[in-house]
Amino acid sequence: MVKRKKFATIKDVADASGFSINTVSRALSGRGYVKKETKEKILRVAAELGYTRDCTASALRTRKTHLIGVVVVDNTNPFYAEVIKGIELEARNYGYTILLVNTDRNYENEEKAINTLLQRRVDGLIITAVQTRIDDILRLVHQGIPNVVIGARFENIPTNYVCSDDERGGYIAMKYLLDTGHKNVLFLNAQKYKYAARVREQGMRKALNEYELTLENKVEFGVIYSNEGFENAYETFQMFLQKTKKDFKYDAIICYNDIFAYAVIKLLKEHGLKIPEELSVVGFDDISFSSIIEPPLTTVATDKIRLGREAFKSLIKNIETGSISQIILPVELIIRNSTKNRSNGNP
Amino acid sequence: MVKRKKFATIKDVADASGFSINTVSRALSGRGYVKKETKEKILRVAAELGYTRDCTASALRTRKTHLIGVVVVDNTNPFYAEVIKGIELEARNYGYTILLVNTDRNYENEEKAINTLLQRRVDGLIITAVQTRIDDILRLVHQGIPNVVIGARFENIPTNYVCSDDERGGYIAMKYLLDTGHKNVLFLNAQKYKYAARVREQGMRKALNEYELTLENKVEFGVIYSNEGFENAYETFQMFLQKTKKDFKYDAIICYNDIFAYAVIKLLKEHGLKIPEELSVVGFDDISFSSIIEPPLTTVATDKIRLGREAFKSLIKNIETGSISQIILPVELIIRNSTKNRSNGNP
DNA sequence: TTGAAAGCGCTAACAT
DNA sequence: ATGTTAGCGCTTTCAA
Repeated sequence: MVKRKKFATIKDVADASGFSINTVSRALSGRGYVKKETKEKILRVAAELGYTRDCTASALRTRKTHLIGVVVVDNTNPFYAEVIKGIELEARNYGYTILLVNTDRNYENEEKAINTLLQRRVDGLIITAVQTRIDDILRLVHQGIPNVVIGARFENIPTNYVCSDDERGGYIAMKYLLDTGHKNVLFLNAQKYKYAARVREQGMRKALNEYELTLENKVEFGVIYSNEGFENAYETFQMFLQKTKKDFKYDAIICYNDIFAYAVIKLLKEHGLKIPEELSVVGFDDISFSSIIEPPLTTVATDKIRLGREAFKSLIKNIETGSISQIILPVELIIRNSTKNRSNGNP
Repeated sequence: MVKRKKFATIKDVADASGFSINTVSRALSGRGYVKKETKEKILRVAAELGYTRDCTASALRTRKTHLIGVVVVDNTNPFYAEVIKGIELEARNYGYTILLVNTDRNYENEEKAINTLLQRRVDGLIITAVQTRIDDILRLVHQGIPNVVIGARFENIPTNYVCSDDERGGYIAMKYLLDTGHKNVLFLNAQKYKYAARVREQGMRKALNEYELTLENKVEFGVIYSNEGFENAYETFQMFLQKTKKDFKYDAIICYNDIFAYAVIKLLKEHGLKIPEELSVVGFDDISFSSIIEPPLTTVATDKIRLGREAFKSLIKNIETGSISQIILPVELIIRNSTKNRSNGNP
């Protein structure tokens, strides 16, 4: 086995170049005055020795690690994967590196994750919270540790968040279904402790209210709640189908996210129901598979990469200036083939 | 804005508890002798002060960061996402945290990533290499820096790797198609600089050779090469279809991975070709969407989470004992509905 | 069982 | 323009 060589230090560079440790430090970091030739020589010697600065040492001294913690429910979920990508991309631009920890949708893991990241003295944290409890995040805010929450809003707390305009998302999804003549809409929602779950439903009800005010038309709206993940959604919807059986009357199903929609589509196919002929399906998020699934999914899209980038920029701003930013990104309805117009002639 | 409080140090705990810095250190780290009551008191005081150990400081002293660098082509790719998950899971078990960097399939980025991670003094690196060049990895090996490569083998170099049994993967995919009566097989491969691309093709040729030795049956085998990603595969295959047009005679297409297979399926559908009635499609990897796509995809599966876990364990072993491990994980053919038996009566 | 002191590699304040 | 020195928070001899 090749023995791991010790890294050269600035002291080694100092000795080899004949300058003092301090001069070397200034030459390498670019801070402070160094004569041009001196700097050149030092850089040359450093390169010869294969010098690589030791971040652990400078972090100790400067109290800045240029590390940020990213706490995520599950990096495998395409939504979070893209968010992570956005964060990582922007972080790299700014000379930061990300520490990634999964919580597997478990609040205790989230707490532990935050603690280890704090021990590692990350300069800040970006968190997609489990949301069953939020004490850990409140603690961060309380302690003045820079952090940004993605995908949830805490209205009364002065903290950074970045999320999509979920209310509008719910609104435009429902409005579209109403405009295209749907009369019985089911919302397969996530559990209500999730911010987005509550707010998307609100948006849908808002669209319903407006609609029913305008026309004298009756529209049925049902909501059921499922835990996250394909399997859970599949099971929940399956049980719902079994229970309602012949009473099942919906002509449209909105799903909390695209994964839920895939589960719904799969089940509807298994029951021989044709999409969109008999039933429309709408998702949320527009993850990449939604355009290639059968049928291509109509869905409320957000720019997930941007969500990540904005989160990082918001964090950096908070770290550097202490300012708080609360960002809501726009959503957009992508109409594909899982929905169809059922209005008979009317616009 | 809440001002960020300075973290309490062991010195603070020492002052507050009346013991020396050293005793506190031993009490908190659990190394060395401390009287039971002393320890209890110290732990209590530490808790009161909200003490959290500073990893940057202990890393500097002990030369161990308990950080490992994970360099990945694209964390958004479902295959790598699962691998990352496996790494992170195992790392967390062992008290390590992962630094994640994407290379976006760019060798220069890979080099940069490795450099920043070395500056951060990670204890080791896990790399899914771009593979257009491998100088950076050779350098790591040369310098004796613990590292594990995922998904590629360097036969002549004493270094750790973990990969799937790609040759066997190619072999069983092809064998299955031959056994089920396919006579014209096309392999939509990735570029040949990729280890898996070369070896999977080898496995297929091996199956072909065996087959043609046994029976006197002629089988056509064509290979085309595409860059990675859905769009690239789509384009490559589209151009191939245009070029061959009416000469297109294949009754089976094996794809380098499931993403390629999705592109192929999409195109075949657009051309009105029925899968599996007219044409079988086989993928590689078995990413999670492959079971819910239409038709559900026959594919060569590996345990991606395990790939990640093994990679981490291999790394840790290398860090702790210096031993080299080269691991090849088994593959398995998952038969779904994108393929069908075309043999007329024969077994 | 506990404490004193040195030092990991770097930066920053001050001196020259 | 360069050097001296102290110290970030921790661990690790070594001594008491």
